[in-house]
Amino acid sequence: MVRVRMADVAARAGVSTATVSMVLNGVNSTRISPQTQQRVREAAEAVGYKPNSVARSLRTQQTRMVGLISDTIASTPFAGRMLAGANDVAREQGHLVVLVDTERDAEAERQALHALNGQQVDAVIYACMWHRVVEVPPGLPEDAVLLDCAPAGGGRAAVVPDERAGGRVAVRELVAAGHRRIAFLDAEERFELVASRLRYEGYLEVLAEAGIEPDPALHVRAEPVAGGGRDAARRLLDLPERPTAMFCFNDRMAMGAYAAAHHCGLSVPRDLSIVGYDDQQLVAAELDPPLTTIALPHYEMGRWAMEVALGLRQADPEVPHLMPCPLIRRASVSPPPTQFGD
Amino acid sequence: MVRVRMADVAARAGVSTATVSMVLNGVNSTRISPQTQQRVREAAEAVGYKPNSVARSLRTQQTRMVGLISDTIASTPFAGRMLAGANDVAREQGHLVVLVDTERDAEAERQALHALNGQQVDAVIYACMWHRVVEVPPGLPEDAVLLDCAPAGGGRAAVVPDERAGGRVAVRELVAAGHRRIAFLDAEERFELVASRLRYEGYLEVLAEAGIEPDPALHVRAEPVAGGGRDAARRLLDLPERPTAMFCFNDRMAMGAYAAAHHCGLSVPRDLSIVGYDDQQLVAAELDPPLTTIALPHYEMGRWAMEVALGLRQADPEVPHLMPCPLIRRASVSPPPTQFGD
DNA sequence: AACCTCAAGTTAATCGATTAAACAAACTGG
DNA sequence: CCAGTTTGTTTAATCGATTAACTTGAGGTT
Repeated sequence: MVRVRMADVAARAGVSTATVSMVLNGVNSTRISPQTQQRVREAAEAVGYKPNSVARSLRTQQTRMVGLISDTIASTPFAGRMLAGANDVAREQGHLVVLVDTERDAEAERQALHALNGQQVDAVIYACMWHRVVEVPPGLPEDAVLLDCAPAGGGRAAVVPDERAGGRVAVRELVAAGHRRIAFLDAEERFELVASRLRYEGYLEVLAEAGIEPDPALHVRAEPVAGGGRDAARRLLDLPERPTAMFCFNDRMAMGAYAAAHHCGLSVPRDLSIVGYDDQQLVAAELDPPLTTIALPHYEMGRWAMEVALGLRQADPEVPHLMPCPLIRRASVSPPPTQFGD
Repeated sequence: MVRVRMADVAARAGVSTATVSMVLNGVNSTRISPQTQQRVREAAEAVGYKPNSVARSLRTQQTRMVGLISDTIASTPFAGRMLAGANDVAREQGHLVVLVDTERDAEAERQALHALNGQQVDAVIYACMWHRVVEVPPGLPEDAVLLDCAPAGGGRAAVVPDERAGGRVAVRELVAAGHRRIAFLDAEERFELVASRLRYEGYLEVLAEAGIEPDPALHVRAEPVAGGGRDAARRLLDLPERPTAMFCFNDRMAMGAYAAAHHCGLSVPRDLSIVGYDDQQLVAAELDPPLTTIALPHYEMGRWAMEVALGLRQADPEVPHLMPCPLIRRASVSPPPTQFGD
């Protein structure tokens, strides 16, 4: 199948390629008579002309491609939502996404940047799959947009989830249900999760605004997986004055908390209310009862980043844009059990 | 930052661009004197020359880009592994992946094909996120590779998981542990899952080879999610002569089976052995006890597809390549409880 | 008649490489 | 000493578009 070129269209319509180009791109269209325009369009249709973007790109210095460098597309189910958001905006704008997965390898990053630079992509997005503070790799274009990470030195457009607000929303949901002894099942510090500190801050803020004295015994840490959540929750439930609600760092820990509650013969949410974080479909929605949780706005962040990258939206390079994390209300929160003496 | 062109290197080295091109590409290198080669390389280094792939592509008719059309990158955690596999091979070969997500929309598919064709990608991969039989979209290049789907009419290179063998491996694991009453918790037919029939066939094959008469009462269907698995498992456990083992269509159903077992006061695997399918990290590894399951070879299929796309490997266009599904042995299988009369 | 304006195109340069063909200088062999 | 080969490099065409600058002829003005 031999490709048809603009010259073929021109020949068939009996005009020059310049005319074809103008007509097909709608440039200077007042200067071309309607009849000729018609003729050109028919010819293009007839020969099945498809413009060659490579040639166009060489001339216009625009490729309509955006490079998306990510550290790991593989190991998290979140990746997809971010890609989907970015991808949707790109498509709406007639752009294509070139994806490179570097697996956090500096050398791979350098190569990727090279390749993307060589391909003359119009913009670059640098995405992390966990909310992190990153050392911006050398060679990353000035106007690159950071997605789900903040630049260590500042000075770049970036978007991250508003974890602190998310923490507040989660704990407010529990306070509003009447809880006063609310535990926070946190991730261990060694994981260096930015989200951990921020969600904890949100937790403290709401306790303060509700006039609840934070009890240090209710802030426990564990590995942020189901097993860790189970152990941490068990410790909490062994407390003399045990919590009536738990805010968990993530849904997997919440899953563990469910198991611990079962083990202690407690029912969720009647005896224990639980709120998670992340809204992982496979966990949150499938638990019994379905888990009330805070969603990470991956799709929206992906959109935002692409919109900034394509110049559809302005960004303040000094401070990362905070994307709200919505509460997903399901069935794991209810008022605390009534006790004598209350 | 103004781009340096080959002409700049040529000027600095005091040679023509032809020489620079030959040296830098190692073409005809015997014909260029070592001194000149050295000079050119130094000049390129000094001015920080980076080749412009767009210009090169225009000339060579090769873009070193591969288009990857997928129906949904968003809604499944598997997507990432497939992309990662494809991406790794692409990188090893110095190629870039252009990703387009069409969300199964025919119009979007048409557009994507247009765009990729316009960008002159060297190859195209058409990926599904569930094992499916697909109607190949019109305009898909003859030599496109299908990933995790088989073409309705045949005649295309394709790779899919070997579900039947996977089913066999799963059930053999149970037979080997000594089970004879083995249930299959299947997905309902309305979901039209290719995998459903194939895994069932594998199940039947192993029963036959073990001389076990299949009991229709042990083949139950439900929605392939945790809730469906729970209900189906409960029905099975209410049977007068209940199964000692369950092979579940997927890990989510297995998760429900765990819940049902708990509910009936049975312990996994002491009273009931369970094998899942999919090896979804968030489910299988985090259950208590961890779930023995069959993994889908997404990474390997991604690699395979890209290798075929880049001509590194030959494929038979008549029959899809079957990728083996490995058994992931964890802790949900043990010998059946001993019964009187055995 | 001389001059200007306008409409409707066309010509040719350009984007930044690759590569076949041409060329100049040095060398080789009879 | 001259034809022929080898060596090392350059010239120029090419890939397929875009676009500034130019052309051509018709119509209008004075």
